[in-house]
Amino acid sequence: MTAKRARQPKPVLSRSVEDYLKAVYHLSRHGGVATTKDVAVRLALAAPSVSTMLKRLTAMGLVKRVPYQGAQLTREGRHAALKMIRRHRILELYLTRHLGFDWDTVHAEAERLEHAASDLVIERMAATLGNPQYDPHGDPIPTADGDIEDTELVPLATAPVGADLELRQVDTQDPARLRFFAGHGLVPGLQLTVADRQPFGGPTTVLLRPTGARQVVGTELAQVLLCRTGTA
Amino acid sequence: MTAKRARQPKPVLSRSVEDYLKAVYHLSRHGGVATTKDVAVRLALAAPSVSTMLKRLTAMGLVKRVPYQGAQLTREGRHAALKMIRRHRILELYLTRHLGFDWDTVHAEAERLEHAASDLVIERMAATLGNPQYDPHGDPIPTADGDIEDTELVPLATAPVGADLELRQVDTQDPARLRFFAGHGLVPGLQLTVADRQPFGGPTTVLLRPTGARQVVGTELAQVLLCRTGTA
DNA sequence: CAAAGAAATTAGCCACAACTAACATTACTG
DNA sequence: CAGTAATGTTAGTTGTGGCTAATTTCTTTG
Repeated sequence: MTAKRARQPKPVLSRSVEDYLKAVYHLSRHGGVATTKDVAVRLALAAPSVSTMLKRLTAMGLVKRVPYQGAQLTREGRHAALKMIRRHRILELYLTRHLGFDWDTVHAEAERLEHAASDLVIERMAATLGNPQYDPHGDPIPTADGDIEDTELVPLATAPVGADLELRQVDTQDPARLRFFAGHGLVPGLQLTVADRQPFGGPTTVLLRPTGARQVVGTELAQVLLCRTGTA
Repeated sequence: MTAKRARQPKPVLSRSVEDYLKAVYHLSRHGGVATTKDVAVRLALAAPSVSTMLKRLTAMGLVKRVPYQGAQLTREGRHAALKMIRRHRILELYLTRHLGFDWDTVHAEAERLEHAASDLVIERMAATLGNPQYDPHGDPIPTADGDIEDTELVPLATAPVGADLELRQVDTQDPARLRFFAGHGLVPGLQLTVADRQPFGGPTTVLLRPTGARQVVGTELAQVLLCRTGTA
């Protein structure tokens, strides 16, 4: 009776549970906890539904929760969440590369497919794509065993004037905003220099490095353009 | 108030409903009706579940039903069923052609994806495949507006000795049988001649036309090999 | 053609996952 | 620091879609 070795009967998580785990992951990613309210807003559900489900997830060992405070993922929960995020991002990239979708429409498609595609389909897609590291928005794709790159990125909105940056990640799923970015060449990989910023929450002006083109970006948008520093 | 024109609010069918419609379609395809029992067996459900659901589908106008007798699809129901079958078969073909799946494993994959993929994804796949007419098993793919080819095919098991045939369709989803067929070159498109048949339900011997290779096929298997006649 | 057997249905139950209404707790503010 | 606003939880309901057990209807056959 030495090693029953946690045989994880793999109860298979429901689509709902998968969505909750992803939401908690995203909301608590930067150290904090995910509150009931935030999860409810993110999933477009009523607060009591979330409260109940978080209790269930806690009982399942996927979430650690302090009542009235918030929730965080357990190791097991994070693993499941990262698996879903891997699926999502591989699907997004596959849909753009192989089925002609634009980066502003793939999110919704992937959101449904991620629950239905088998591991095998996902890994075949990943292989076809050459085991990519980033999705179309620059978000890092977790590995199959649940590791994810965690680079320090700075929002364009707070980068100092004069800084040379590489746009790494476009942190929105709103199709209108994504179309705007794509239309102005603001996609991951772009090299740019911060030329100016108006005070009092004013817009940031950047120089697109290859062409030298000038581009003014309002604060709200500059907030979701995440950049890597030191790329002179 | 002349034309409200049947505004079909498209209530979106649930995954379960979609599965039931497909089952009823397949079971009543050749003129008959789908019985509760048959649907239950096909979907691996208990009979009462099916009975209840068929009543609901009838109320939704998707199914015509005579209690204690059986069910058939309405026009609307058949349209929905054919749409699912189109999705299924396009997915099967896409998975084999572009993601390296074998014809014996695609069925299960497609079974889950068909409920999650959007129309757009399906049509993009269809376009990528060159708007194909047949899936990997030779089953005809319905068009986007719900037409399906209805060729008269004869099971190899009942084709007369001496007949020249084209194998058009392999009517099983069992992976073991499919692997056997593929291993012996028995795939759609194959030209063959019926060389011999043993009496009393005995096996059929065929000559594979291009090579002249001899192949003995037991009755059970010969039953699911559907052929077109007159291909000398 | 009556009785046994097979199939279908009804009745009643459960799990999941949503909801609203009511109550509890925490946080903010005068 | 009391009181209100915001947030969280509990209680109770709903709809979907399964299930088993009991009953009804149809079919088959001695």
